[in-house]
Amino acid sequence: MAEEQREVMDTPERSNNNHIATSISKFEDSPVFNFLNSLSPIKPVKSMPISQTINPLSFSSFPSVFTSPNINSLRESRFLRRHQLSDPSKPEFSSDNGSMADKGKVNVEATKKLDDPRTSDEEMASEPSYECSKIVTEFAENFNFDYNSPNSNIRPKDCLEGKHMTDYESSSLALVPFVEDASRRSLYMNPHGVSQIDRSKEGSSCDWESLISDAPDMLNYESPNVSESYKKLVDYGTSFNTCMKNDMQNTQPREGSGMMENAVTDDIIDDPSLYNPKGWCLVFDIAGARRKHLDGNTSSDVNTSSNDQNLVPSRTGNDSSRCVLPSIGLHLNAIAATPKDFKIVNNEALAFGRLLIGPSSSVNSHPPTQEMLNNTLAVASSERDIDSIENGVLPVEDALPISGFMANEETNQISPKKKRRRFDQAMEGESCKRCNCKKSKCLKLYCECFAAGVYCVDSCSCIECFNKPAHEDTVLATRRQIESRNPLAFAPKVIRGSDSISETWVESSKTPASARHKRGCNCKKSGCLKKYCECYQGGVGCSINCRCEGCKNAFGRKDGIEVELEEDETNTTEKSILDNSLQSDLEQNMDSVPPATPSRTIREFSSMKKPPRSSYPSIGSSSGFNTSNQVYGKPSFFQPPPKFDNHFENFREDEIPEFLQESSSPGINSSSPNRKRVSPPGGLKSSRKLILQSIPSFPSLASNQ
DNA sequence: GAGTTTGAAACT
DNA sequence: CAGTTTCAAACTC
Repeated sequence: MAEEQREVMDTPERSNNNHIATSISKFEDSPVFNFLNSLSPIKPVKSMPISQTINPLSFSSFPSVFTSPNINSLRESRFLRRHQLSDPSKPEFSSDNGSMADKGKVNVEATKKLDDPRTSDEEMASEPSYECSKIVTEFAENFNFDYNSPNSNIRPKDCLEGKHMTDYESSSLALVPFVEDASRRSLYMNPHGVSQIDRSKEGSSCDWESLISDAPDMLNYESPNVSESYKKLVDYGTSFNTCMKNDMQNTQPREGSGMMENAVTDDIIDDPSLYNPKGWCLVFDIAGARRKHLDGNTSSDVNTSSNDQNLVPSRTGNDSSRCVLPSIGLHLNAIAATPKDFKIVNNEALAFGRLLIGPSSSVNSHPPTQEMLNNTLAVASSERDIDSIENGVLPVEDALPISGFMANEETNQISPKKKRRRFDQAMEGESCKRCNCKKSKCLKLYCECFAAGVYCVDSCSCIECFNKPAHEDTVLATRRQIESRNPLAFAPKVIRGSDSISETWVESSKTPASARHKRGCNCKKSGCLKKYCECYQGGVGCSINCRCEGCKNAFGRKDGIEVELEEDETNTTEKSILDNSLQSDLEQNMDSVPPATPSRTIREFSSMKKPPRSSYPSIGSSSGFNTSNQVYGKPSFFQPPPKFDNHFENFREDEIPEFLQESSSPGINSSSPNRKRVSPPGGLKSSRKLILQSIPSFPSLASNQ
């Protein structure tokens, strides 16, 4: 490792100064020196080329979580560069077709492209070639960093200060957010460039199942697009991780990043299982890899989270037991729905990997990948199951909020009957859903699959479905169009805040008040007691954001006076707490704090000019009772360790301001007339937490490219 | 499985 | 921004 780093770091300048170096050879030999060397100033630049594909929007989406000056500076520089470069990568959206903002044309043109295969190919070909190796490396780095692959000799820990890494390693949960974030963003980035690897594999059909099982075989690509996604994912993830790392370390951001890339990357690369090139499934694969690592070498990583160690092994090899996780679908929304469960987050992250749908969201569950999905699901589910088991709850029940997503995933299972059966069992029918679109072509939010950011699968009953990998361009274009209209269109509808604080305050009721429907429902006749109600469907209580009439939501009525009061108090308390202590936590404990998905979201939204009608502020609020856990029999399933919760909250808060500022729309705070808790622009602080929670994890809007 | 109900999404 | 239409899921039978 040290040698490799040296080589990498061995810049011309360094070579010229060899004679000088000799005098300090002893220093070089020291780990510290190696570390310093690894902090190559060049590294930061390196990411730039890769970022070409990154959408300008991605900038905004960059996690605002990291508020440290260093990070910010780094972020800015990098993003700016990326931004500039991003255009070339997206000819069809920007140059060729004009701005995506051009709503009317988007679909049409995309459709045209689809019609003409050559068009897409050409575009693909025109795509700037990327340095796959770098990407892979960086990507690997990300994963390695996140998962601490046992196989890797070089680990972030090696480079980073022991303390920081230790903190991360102490809990895989903490790491998850990074992965998720990275993967998600990258995925969202539209991928039009085809990686070399992808091309080589392009058109090849894969036995996903086998691929998954055999990490080395993962290099097969199902589609060219995948590679792009992968690249972006890598790129974005890399930058993101880098920033995070830097931030965490609070040291020379750029340099640190470079170091990390080199160090971690190599190791990961060595482990094929860690970097499955298959774009969307990459995440899953990674997860699988991770699981494998855990399984195979659980003990190797002392720092591995207890959960992983305990749970993973238990689940390994037990496919039948790996039921489906509702969130496995990995829908973006799902993520938001279950922010508390870090494990779930992992799964979600995995999902992102799959999500191809767009740059923004992405779950890519296109037909060919069904096998993969099954496998991936199994992987993801394993973790999730673990969690569930851990909590003594059956995984199946979690599905509700994300049932829609799961439906897709599960749907994908068709090919492998066995697995499907397994999933069905796990799902218990609740989360098994497929779209049945007749007129929307699955390109509107009417389509659950599309809305979830996943491709339709064969099991869907849709007609004239365009929500398939083959129509990626169309899907992406449509997505962008929709997002341009409503940046939060693909955001998770139900946001489950993982605020330990809230829980604490509401602990008596056992109802984490953090879960809320993003926009609130508008039910008139269902009394919010049927799945027509999105709040109810999401397993969350109605809140002040809801315009429902005669609300009887079992999870919490919006008009519940008690609830409201509780919420207010909780919010206030939380606010004060956060304000007082969280800030410090962020700064001081960044190392142990995983990047929260929310940050991602926030950044993504940052690009938004027009806030959706939904009001973020209230979302996070504790107003609604999230009895979903109770209902589903998972009391604490969604609730992450308090420590992490706090951290997340912190991030969110930090992010919120940025997000709000950028969005600069008071409307974001609350669109509904009833909003008691409207947080005015100035009131960001108070609403921060809420916003963050609401923002949690949804497909990157901006990242859509 | 067909038909109805419902409310979100989309449209005007 | 409000009202209307469209749409597909949820629901009922």
